[in-house]
Amino acid sequence: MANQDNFSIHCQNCSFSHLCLPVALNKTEIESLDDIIERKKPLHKHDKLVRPGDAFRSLYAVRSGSLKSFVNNQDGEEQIVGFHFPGDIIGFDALRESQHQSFTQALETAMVCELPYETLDKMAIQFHKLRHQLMSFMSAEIKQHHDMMMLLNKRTAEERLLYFLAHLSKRFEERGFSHRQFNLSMTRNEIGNYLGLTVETISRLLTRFQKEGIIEVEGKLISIMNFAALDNKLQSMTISSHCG
Amino acid sequence: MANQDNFSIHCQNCSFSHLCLPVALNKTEIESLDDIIERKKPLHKHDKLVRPGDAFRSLYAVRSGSLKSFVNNQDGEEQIVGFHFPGDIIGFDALRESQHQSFTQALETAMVCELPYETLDKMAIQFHKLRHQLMSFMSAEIKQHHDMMMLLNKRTAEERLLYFLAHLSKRFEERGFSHRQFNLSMTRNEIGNYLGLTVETISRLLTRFQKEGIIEVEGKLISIMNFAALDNKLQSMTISSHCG
DNA sequence: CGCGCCTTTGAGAGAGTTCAACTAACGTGG
DNA sequence: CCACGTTAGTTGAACTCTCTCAAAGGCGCG
Repeated sequence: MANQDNFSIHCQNCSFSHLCLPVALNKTEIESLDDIIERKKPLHKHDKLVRPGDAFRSLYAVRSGSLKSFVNNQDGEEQIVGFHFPGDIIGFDALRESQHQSFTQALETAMVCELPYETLDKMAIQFHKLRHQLMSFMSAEIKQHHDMMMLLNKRTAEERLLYFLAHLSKRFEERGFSHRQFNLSMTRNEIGNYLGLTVETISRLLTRFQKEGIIEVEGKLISIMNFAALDNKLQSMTISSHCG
Repeated sequence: MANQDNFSIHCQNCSFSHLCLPVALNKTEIESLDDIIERKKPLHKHDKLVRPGDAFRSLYAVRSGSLKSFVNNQDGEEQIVGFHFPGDIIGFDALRESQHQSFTQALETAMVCELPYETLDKMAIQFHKLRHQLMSFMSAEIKQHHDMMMLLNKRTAEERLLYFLAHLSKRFEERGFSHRQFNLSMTRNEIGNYLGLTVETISRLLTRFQKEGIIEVEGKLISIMNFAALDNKLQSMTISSHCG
């Protein structure tokens, strides 16, 4: 084994490989990929993985837990640009300038796999599926942002939050977790920041959705009680929610 | 010459190659790239280049004129996700599903260079700089969308429009056009759609900026009269505007 | 067990939308 | 080349969704 076997973790036995770079790779290819990956120590809540200006050397795949990425303006005002869950790849915005462009910070204890980019790029020359997989991830991120523009420009606070919950539910399901009940690893404030709303609005809406019987809220725990009602309220949107 | 020499156009003599794929390629590489490019007939105003669902076979580089890309929801409501000018590459959102995901439509008479993706991908194996350039374009688009989220979530109507004008000005300058005076190829309605505002707001703001002496407006023609005032009003944003 | 920080709820304010009416520019066919 | 219909742009007035400000409660963590 090329690596130090921290935590005895490998792509071959990772339960999220179906969402991650290994998708569509054959056994040999996955082994080669696995060989170049460096497993990092766990990140604790609030630990930063990357900061703007950091030299870009690696992409990161989320192994467990969750993280947020955000950018800052001069005033230090924060804008969250994405939440990351297992199988997601972090760092594509850094390629152009070979410098990371945003902060990425753990929302809870999290583990990531480091993918040294130079090696990955060399391997992508040989393994066509890996190359296409990398492009595919970036493409999905671009498409996701198009949906986001529709959401932020055209949808009400209610629709934004319902979409957010539905999207989370879908992502949990893809990862083998319950889509009916899940814990929010982000605060109400972070949800609002991401959706262009205030904490107060998020709080009020969650209360309202509960009164309407769509969800149940117990602090961070969300249970979706009425998928039909949720889908119904979202029907006119048709924003796909298939990617990271 | 591999192609039909429509309009006798080649990367070697294209005045936007410094912004386009050829950046950083050497003479031989540019010639190879040029060989695979198919020049298309000019698009006329309102002609569509691609539609959602179209099979993805090629990326397109803007050669002249300008275009908009937009997505639709079920109700047919339109959300513009980007404006394209010479040197820009169109179609990265299509890679993941091998289908185009958005409409791209000419805002005025425009010409594009078609880049057959399969061939481009093969060439990218050999020419590392070309591969990196492709990744770099996608990375820039992702970063651009992060800035957009900050703009849409945190900034007032005034700041959004000023940013839009400053960004346009910068893009024209990069392309060798005047950054002081330019024609808007998009309508007020399209600007508003892109920025999450209504036509009326755009119109009122342009009038106000003119009264304040920042710009002069004559229909589609915008002249920036006071860059200092413009920059001053944008100072707290620090949203980079360096990409397509 | 005490101090953050997170969350909830209420009341008031405001930025931008909506609705409406009018004008200007465009292009098409008679 | 003009009449006409259509699309684009401007301006005003009223409205509303969400924000801001304020205060209190609760959960979690050291």
